[in-house]
Amino acid sequence: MTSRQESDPDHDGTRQTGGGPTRLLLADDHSLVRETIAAFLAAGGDLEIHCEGTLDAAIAALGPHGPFDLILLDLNMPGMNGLDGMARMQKAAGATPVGILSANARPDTIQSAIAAGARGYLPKSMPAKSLSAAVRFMLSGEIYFPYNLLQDTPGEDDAGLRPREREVLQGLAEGLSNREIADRLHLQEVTVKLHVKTLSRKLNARNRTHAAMIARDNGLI
Amino acid sequence: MTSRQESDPDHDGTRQTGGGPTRLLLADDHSLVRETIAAFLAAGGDLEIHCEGTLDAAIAALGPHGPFDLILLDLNMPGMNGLDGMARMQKAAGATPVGILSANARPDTIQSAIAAGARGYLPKSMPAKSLSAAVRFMLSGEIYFPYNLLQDTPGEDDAGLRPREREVLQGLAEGLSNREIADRLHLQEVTVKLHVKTLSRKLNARNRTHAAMIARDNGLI
DNA sequence: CATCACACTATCCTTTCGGATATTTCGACG
DNA sequence: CGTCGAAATATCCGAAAGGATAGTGTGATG
Repeated sequence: MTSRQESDPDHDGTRQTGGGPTRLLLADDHSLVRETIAAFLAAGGDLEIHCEGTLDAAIAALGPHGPFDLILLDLNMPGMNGLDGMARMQKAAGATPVGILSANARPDTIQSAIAAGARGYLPKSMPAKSLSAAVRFMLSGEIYFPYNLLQDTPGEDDAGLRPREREVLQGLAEGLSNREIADRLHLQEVTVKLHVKTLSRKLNARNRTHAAMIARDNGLI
Repeated sequence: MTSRQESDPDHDGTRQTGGGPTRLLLADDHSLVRETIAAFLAAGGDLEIHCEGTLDAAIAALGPHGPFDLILLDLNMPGMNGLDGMARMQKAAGATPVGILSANARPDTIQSAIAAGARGYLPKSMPAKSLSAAVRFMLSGEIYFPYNLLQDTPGEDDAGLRPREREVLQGLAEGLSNREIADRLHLQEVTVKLHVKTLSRKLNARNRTHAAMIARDNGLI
C-alpha cells in the first residue's frame, strides 16, 4: 500500500527539534475529527500533537508552539485554496515537512500534492491503523502516499469522462464562463459548450451548476 | 434539550440489549474518521462500537451485529439522501434510537433532524470531549443537540445571507433553474433572479455556479 | 485502407441568466 | 405617524447558456 521516494538524508530518525518528544501540528476544521485523530495518534505515547482549526491559526501556531517535526493539513479547510494553502504553510514552516490530509482521494490530486512538495498524502478513507504507520513513515523522512489509489482508479468514480471533459468540468466548478474556459484551454467557445453538454449528460446533471455540484460531491474535481 | 421516556431503569437507563455492554453502531464513509471516533469513544471502556462505511452496510449490520443501544449516522454518506437515509434506518432499526453526525451545523438542518425523530445531532465541529458526553446523554434517553448552534448563528459562516436567500441558494445548489426555484418557493421568477444576484454578491461569486460551489465549500447548504 | 472514436469547429436558434431601475407591501422601531 | 429595511414584483435589455445538426482532422484498430 505504501510507497516511498526517499528524502532527507539528514538523519534516519525523526526530529529536528532538540531532544524533546516528537511534535505534530494537525490542522482540520472539524474539531471532532482533529481531536479524535490527535487522541488516536497520541495514544502511542511517543507523539505530542498540537491542533488548530484553520490554516491561518496553524501558521500562527508555528512560532508560539513550534517547532514541529511534521505538519498535517486538511485540504478542505478555511484558508486552504487547494494546494495554495500548503505552499503558504511550507513557506512559513521552512524545512518542516508538510503532509496533506483529505477526504478526496483522486489520483491526480495526490500526484499534484506530492509534486508540490508534500511529505505525504493521507486520504480520510484510510484505516486508522495505517494512519499511525504513515505518520511514523513520514517522520522518518519518507514520502507516504496510498499506492493503490495512485495507480488508476479507472472504474467507479470516473463516470466515463474524457480528459478534456474533466478539464472543462474543472473550470465549471470554478464558476468560469464557457468563454473563460475556452481561453484557458485554448479552445473555441462552441467546443466548450459541446463538452459541457456531453459531460452534463454523463453526470446526469440538468445544467452546468448541477454538474459542478455533482462533480464536487463525487470528488471528481 | 428535551427528554424522552423509555423503559428499563436497568442501569442508568441506558440499554435495551440484555445484560451485555452498551453497544453503538457508527456509520461514516471515511474510515479514518469513524475508526478514530470509535477508538475515542471506546477508550472509556464501557462502550462497544461497531463501524460501517455506508448506510446500506449499517442497515445490513443490524441483524448480524445487533442489537444496538444507539446508532450514529453521518449525514453525508453514500446512501443517505439527507434525512431520507435516517428514515430508512429508523424503519429498519425499530425502537433503537438514531443520531446524526454531520459536518454541517446549520440551525434548520438540526431542527429538521430532531423533528424527523433523531435522538441527537452531533456536528463535527464539536469538541471530542463533548462527544463522549453527548453519546452518554443520548444513551440515557435524552435528545442531544448543540443548543448554541440552534439559536441563531449570526456570525461567521453566515455570510450575511437572509433566510430567503438561503432557500434560493439551496435550490441553486440542486441545479434548479430560476423558474423551478420560484415554483418551489411560490415566488415569481424575477424575484428569484433578484435573490440570486444579491446572494452572489454577498458570496463574492461571479455567477450562480460559482455561488453554489462557494456555498458548498463553506457548508452553507 | 476503411472504419471508428475522439476532439474540435461551425451555424442556427431558443431559453435562461445577469444586471439595472422602479414600485409596492409589510412589519419593526422610535 | 412617519421612517426604514426586507421582501416581493414589474419591465427592459444584452449576454450567456443550452440544444440540434453538420462537418473536419487525427490517431488507433482491424
